[in-house]
Amino acid sequence: MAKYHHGNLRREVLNCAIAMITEHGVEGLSLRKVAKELGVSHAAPSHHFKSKSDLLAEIIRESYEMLTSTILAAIADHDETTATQRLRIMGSTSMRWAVANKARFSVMMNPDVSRFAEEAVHKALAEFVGVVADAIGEAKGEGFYPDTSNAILLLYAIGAANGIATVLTDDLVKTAVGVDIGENDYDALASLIVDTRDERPR
Amino acid sequence: MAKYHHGNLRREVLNCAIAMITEHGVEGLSLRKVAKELGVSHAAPSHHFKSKSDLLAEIIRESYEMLTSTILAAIADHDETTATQRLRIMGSTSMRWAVANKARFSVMMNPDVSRFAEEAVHKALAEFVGVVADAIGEAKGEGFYPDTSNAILLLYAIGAANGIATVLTDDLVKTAVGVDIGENDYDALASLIVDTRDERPR
DNA sequence: ACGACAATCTTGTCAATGTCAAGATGACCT
DNA sequence: AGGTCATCTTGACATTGACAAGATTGTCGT
Repeated sequence: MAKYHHGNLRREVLNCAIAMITEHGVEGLSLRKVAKELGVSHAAPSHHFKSKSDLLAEIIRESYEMLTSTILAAIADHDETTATQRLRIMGSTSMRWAVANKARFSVMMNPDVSRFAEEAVHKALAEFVGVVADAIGEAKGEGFYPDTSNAILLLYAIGAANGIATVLTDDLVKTAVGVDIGENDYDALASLIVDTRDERPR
Repeated sequence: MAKYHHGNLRREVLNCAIAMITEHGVEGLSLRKVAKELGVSHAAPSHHFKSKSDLLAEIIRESYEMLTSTILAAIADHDETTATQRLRIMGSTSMRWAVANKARFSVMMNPDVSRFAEEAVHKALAEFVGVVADAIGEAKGEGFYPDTSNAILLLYAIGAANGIATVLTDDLVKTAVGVDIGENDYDALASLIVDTRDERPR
């Protein structure tokens, strides 16, 4: 009595895969187990994602879209800020998002997946990078690190925020560093990243 | 005519695995292919590493040792520096090392591997973290970010350096950010991380 | 209403892989 | 010489991703 035409198998595969990654990591993701979990045949997912890499790439694409809209929404909630303050909000929001979406973030940070990324992923990622780059450009006009090129600042900002989030989402490193984060600490960390002389009076 | 008693199969497995990861990523690592490459039977590596995770964990352990001794050596070469300057050197050296050892670094940053890490890995990692923590403690005495706890600073410093290195070693993100790094830029990036008011006169 | 068509799902199959068990081989020591 | 142990081989098994071919269902034109 196999149930044909599941309805929205594609979405359920994505959700189930993320749940499985949350519990067992990317390595623990098995398309066949996903299919079993959803009560479909082992080959059903392959009609929505042409390969495992393809499924993971879609998770990445979707996640970058989520992240981008999340930081944009956060900025919209604080409309009175300067560009430098917007950068800070973007940083803290990104880190919070990563911790709240460990599975998605771990896939995004997995170089093995990006290796097979396709056009759609590049586009979503470029959009995210673009938003940060714009904020840096505006902050530059406010005297933000005037001696450093925008390209280096972009690398620094994205790298630092992602790296801190990585430490917070990697149990091994997190335990070694031995820090437990409270809600306020995200803002403190973001401040450390975008720290400039003008805004940290001795 | 199979050649028994290979001699130093353990080390050759490690080297071959790293070479394979360099070319095809962690996902592209196959114990059987390593064995074939080395001209031994498919089960030979299992007598030196009880599982694939075990092999990867050993690569991580070894790599943290390499990284720790590399930054200690770099500091020893600049004996005239202050603690804050030592932090800067540690940061730029770490990032350079990561770029020069992409395969090892990608394994270290892979959460799926750390999930199964054992005591020896924890120890090597703790040693690395300890070196950074010590430097931060000393810098603190020089007025380094006096308003921020050592724990947060440690998280920030390690996270930022690792994150920037991650961007530089991930082709997808690196391309999206669109930056090409020169030798001097590592120092500039390290300066951005340990940037304090006192050392960046307007 | 009806039949083609496309989308979706199933069943069957294959090669690759990690892991384990049992036996073979060779170095070293006494 | 003989035994002992680490090392390696052979053989086997379950899991997995991927593919091919067929079955089922919804849709759309007529």
